[in-house]
Amino acid sequence: MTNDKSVRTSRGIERACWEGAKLFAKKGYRETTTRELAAAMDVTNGTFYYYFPSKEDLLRQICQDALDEITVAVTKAVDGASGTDAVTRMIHAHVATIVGSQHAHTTMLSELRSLNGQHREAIVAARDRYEALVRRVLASAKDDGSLKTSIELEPLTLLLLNLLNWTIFWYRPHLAMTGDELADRMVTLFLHGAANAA
Amino acid sequence: MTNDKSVRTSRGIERACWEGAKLFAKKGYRETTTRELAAAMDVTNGTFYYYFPSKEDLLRQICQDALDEITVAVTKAVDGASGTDAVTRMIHAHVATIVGSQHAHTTMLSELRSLNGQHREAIVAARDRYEALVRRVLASAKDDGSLKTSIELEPLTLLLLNLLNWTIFWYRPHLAMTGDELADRMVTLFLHGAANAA
DNA sequence: GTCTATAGTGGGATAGAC
DNA sequence: GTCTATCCCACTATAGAC
Repeated sequence: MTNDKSVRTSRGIERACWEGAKLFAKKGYRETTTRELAAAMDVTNGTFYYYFPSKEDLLRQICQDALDEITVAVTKAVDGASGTDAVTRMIHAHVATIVGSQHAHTTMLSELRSLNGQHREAIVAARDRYEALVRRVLASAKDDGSLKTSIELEPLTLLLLNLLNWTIFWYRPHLAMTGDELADRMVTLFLHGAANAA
Repeated sequence: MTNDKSVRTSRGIERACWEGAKLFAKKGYRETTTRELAAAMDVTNGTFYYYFPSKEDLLRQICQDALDEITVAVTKAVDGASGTDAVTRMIHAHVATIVGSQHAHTTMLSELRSLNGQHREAIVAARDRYEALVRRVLASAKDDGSLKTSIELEPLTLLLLNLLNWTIFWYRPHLAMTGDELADRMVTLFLHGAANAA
């Protein structure tokens, strides 16, 4: 099973997605040529089209994989937890995922607009489903009195996503702060704020 | 003075920057053609090059104007204030600026990578100076005991910028939340957190 | 200062050999 | 399954008339 055609093909596509995400995250979708994508896979331009019907299809696949990954990770992390514990686990899982597959998540979050038509609608729908999951965790924590009521659910959800997502633009693994250490700071800030209790 | 050449030219350039930012923010720099830029100014392609040496130069100017604007606004807002009061004023001024000139700030924050060489270095340096201003305000508030010490200055600065900047990707004026109302929620969250004091 | 026309180039996608 | 060669279009930028 490990060396039949489908497995080799699947590995080739995985590699293409990884290298493609790296290039798209660094230079942008539109600035990356199919010749560069092919070179990153050690093949030539023409061969790229043996694996993908179009450049846009590679982008679609990267976005889809990234959303599947974070949805699974966060769903698993909050399973069985509630209140601020669930929020804490969600933040850690979200950060671990986006810094662990940073290129793919950067691509998904910032190159999505280069998708057209059905491709775009499908990815936007998947992203909306993920955000609905985040909202449900926060709603549940508000309902059981863990979170204050003075910030409404909708802006609270958006502000948490602000706090989490902009990270992709500056986080670098060599920053001497691990994803977990960063997530700890986010949890402190999101739950308790930065002001000294006075 | 109101109808000599330089003033008319300057107005033309201002309009070009505004329309260009709108298009760049919506579709991306690379996806926007000089014909579209020209059409938005009600001229044809060739005329665009009477006003700008290149498409990239328009992008440079938009980014520069956006950074100048927010630097001036925040500097003015925090003048004479200190502690959490300065932080509060800074958040309000930053949000008011990015939602007030949203297209330009979206362009500056997300299309900067399309600039090359010197252009890019100059904008990155200006952005770094702005972030240093944010950092100084937070450092000062930490020094006088207004902010807790358990989140170090550097991650605290980055997390505040996360909270502020991702807003450009979802804020729309018709959301029935003004920039000021949004900034109020950010101040509450940043200073006191979302957890119920228990 | 604005136009039309076009030069020049880069890059997505395909054809067909091997 | 990978290559080379190339088609073809879109787009930046320029030339030159008005």
